[in-house]
Amino acid sequence: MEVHRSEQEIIRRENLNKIIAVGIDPFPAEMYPYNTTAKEIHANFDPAKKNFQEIIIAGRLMQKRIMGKASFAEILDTTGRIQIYITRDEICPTEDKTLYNDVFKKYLDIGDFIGIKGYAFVTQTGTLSIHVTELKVLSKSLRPLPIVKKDADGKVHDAFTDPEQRYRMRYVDLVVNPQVKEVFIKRSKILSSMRAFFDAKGWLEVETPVLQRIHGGAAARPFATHHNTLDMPIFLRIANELYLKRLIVGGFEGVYEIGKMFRNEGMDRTHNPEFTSMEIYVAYKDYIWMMEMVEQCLEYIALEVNGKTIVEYGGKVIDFAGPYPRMSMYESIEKYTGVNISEMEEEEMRKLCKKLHIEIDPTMGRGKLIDEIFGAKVEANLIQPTYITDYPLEMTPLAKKHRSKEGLVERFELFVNGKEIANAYSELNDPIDQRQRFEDQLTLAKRGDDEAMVLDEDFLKSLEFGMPPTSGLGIGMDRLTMLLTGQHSIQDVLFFPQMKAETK
RNA sequence: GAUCGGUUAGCUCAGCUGGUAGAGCAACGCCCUUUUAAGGCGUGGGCCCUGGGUUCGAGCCCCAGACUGGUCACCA
Repeated sequence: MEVHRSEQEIIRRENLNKIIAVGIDPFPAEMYPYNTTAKEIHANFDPAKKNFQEIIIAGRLMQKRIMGKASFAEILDTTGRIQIYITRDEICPTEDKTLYNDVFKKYLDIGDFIGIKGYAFVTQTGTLSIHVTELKVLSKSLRPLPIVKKDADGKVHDAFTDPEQRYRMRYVDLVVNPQVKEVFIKRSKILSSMRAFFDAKGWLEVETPVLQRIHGGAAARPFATHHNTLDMPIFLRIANELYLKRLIVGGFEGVYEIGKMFRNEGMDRTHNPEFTSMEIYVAYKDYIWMMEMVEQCLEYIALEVNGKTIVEYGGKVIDFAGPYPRMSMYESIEKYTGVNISEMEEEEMRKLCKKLHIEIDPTMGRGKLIDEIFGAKVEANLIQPTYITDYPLEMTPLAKKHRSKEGLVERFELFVNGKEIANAYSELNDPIDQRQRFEDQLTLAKRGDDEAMVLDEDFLKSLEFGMPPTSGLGIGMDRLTMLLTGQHSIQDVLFFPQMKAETK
């Protein structure tokens, strides 16, 4: 197959060969013993103290400004950029000036990895720089990087902004757009601080099957695959809830899992086919206890990640400091529509939906209708973290019946910026009730509800052995990350969002 | 899934009522040499997303498709 290469790629390959021709390995195998970073030098260099006098650093060459026997350049390491100052006679102390005249000046390109030894100093114009005494080629770059530059008028050249290119070539995006790296560093911190919060409570991080015979625990279309040796259909999990509950049956006090779920559904700004969920189950607790736990946890994470509980998101200021207001689903609907639907029958509710211009179809039961009203009239108003509690029973087959309110379950969802962030129950641990709920789901499925849940016989068996009262919680980690990092697309908090194959 | 937009040089984008391509940055060459996007002069670089069609002639108009972004619908 003929490979088309651009002029710039061809030149870089020629430069590669020229480096080899002068006896330098452009891809050396041995480690490079750097002893500091650009960030450390910027933070701690003090000319009076004469520190940073024996520096070794490594990174990509990002700019070259050549002026005869002396040149300035910039290198980008894992922490940031720093200017370097190179003189010919210092890196080439003998008669042989090849390393400077040819290798540095001609054969090294933007994006190449180099290692340098030297000492820190401040130039006449006041720029902190490294005076180079030794230069080593660490790795050649064969493709041109788009180098973002800002000119004297503040005009930006070469910005690498096309979302498609950024997602498809995230490696380039990360090199060229430093703020992207910050988002992912924060994402990592969100995960680690959440783990720290749970671990401090003594709860156990566990792993449960990703490959499942029965895709239980949620209502969603799964990815289907096949196990060759077992000659058996297998699904990628859409949830791990039923497995985590089995572990509570087994006697753990608290278990949580942070992992990928897979749903074979549409993709948009807030949905990727694989996404990261956190689910936690704690024995002998209920959903009221869980609300306090979630407030503390999110406040803790916000502080760890951003140093404050306030986050600016799309011009709104959101405060994760608890406690969060609590409103029952009926109360919230009454607040935003003026109608009390708590005693309303299904038919009356259909009329209400028509009046409110909410589209419905005949397969929807009373619970689904309530959910539709809520989605259309309430959700978007819940900007600050708000708990909505006590959902209709038929929407929630895995939650315990409400202790005092007929027809409802002990469930809450946490809404932030008009979106659901967390979902929690007092878990249903009555195996007889649970079987009935699964059967009701089957009835709904026959009525045409394609989101109805699948019955898991082994899970029911585990409940029959006895599960303590338990509270469970799920959090969509990608969406939480979006909020805490100010990103508006899930693709901006995933390194490699799902993309169609390029056809070119 | 519906709808509107985008796709032209390595990157970001122009391209008029249709006359087979331009800029800035990047690259390459020369000049100058302690610069701050260093400067000056010059050069090269294009399957104009793909396939059809209309036309003497298509980057531009028409049809079909691909990828992609926004909005709406559904879901976490």
